[in-house]
Amino acid sequence: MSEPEVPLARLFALGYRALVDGLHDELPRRGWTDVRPAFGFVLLALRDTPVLLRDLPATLGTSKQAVSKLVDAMVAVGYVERDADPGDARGKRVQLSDRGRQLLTAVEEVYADLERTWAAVLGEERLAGLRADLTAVLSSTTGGRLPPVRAVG
Amino acid sequence: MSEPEVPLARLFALGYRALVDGLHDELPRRGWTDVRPAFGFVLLALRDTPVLLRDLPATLGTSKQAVSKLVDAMVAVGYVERDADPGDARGKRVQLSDRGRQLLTAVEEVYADLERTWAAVLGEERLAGLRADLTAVLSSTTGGRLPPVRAVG
DNA sequence: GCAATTCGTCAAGCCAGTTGACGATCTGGC
DNA sequence: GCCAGATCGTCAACTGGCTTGACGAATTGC
Repeated sequence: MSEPEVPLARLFALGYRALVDGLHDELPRRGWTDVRPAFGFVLLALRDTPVLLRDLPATLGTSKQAVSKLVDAMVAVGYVERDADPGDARGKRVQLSDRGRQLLTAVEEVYADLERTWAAVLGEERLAGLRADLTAVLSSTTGGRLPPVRAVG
Repeated sequence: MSEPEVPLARLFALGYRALVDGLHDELPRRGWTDVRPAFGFVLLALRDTPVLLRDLPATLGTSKQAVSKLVDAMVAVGYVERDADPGDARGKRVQLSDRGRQLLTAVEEVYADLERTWAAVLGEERLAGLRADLTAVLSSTTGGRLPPVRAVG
């Protein structure tokens, strides 16, 4: 270690940048022109099932007001649908629209492509190890689940 | 892979968050109360030697106006000094002040502590592998040097 | 049944980035 | 030398996305 260690935080910032920039460079080429970076984590949160709006702040790690505006924006461009919470007339339920599901598919394809270029450098095995190690250390502090993301896009 | 892959981008966002939040939770406890997240990358850039202001936009990956304001803020709280570029009367040179150097030391200590908790989960060896793999893949696309960070704090 | 809490939104403010424009200085062709 | 054009840094105005504060509507618990 003759030269000073690059802080892990910087490496993560760079890795995140590389992937997110790669994604948002590619999406317009595939016809998706109204995707904001913050949409990604909402798509992910809604991936498998509708979600109550009240749960999103904790999932995303931001305020309910920020979530409200973010969901507004995604409803406006047609990626999610917001309807009534069947069990609580105060509440709202949010789910992917068909278009949102198509976008999620596109996002996952682009990420898969990008990760393939990583695999080309590292090899499948080290890439899998990278993912496993990151998952292990991140979930170790939060009882086995991945913690919420906050405000990084 | 029975459940869907967590995108690497999300893992990086989480890792970055965990480390940067850990840093900015700890710094005030050590008496550093006026440190903004964005300062970190400037400290790093000035670590070894004074730098010409004109080079910082490329290093940090933002506009010269943003750099100007950021350096303003760091000068105002006494972490860096901005004086004339000896070779060009239009230009400015930026360097760490004594206080800035002390802050950098504190930051590196805190990061070392945080990375120790990571090593406690992963072991030294896998942590070193993580760092090596990340460094390899990130510098592979930019000719062996790490690329600039952009606007992530 | 009524006080206290929760859900979502509106509104205003803030922080950090952007683009545009400008004075000051440097550079290169003549 | 000199002058047109480029470069350096800053000021200003704007933007996006977050925050906090406050509120109406609906629910919960005593």
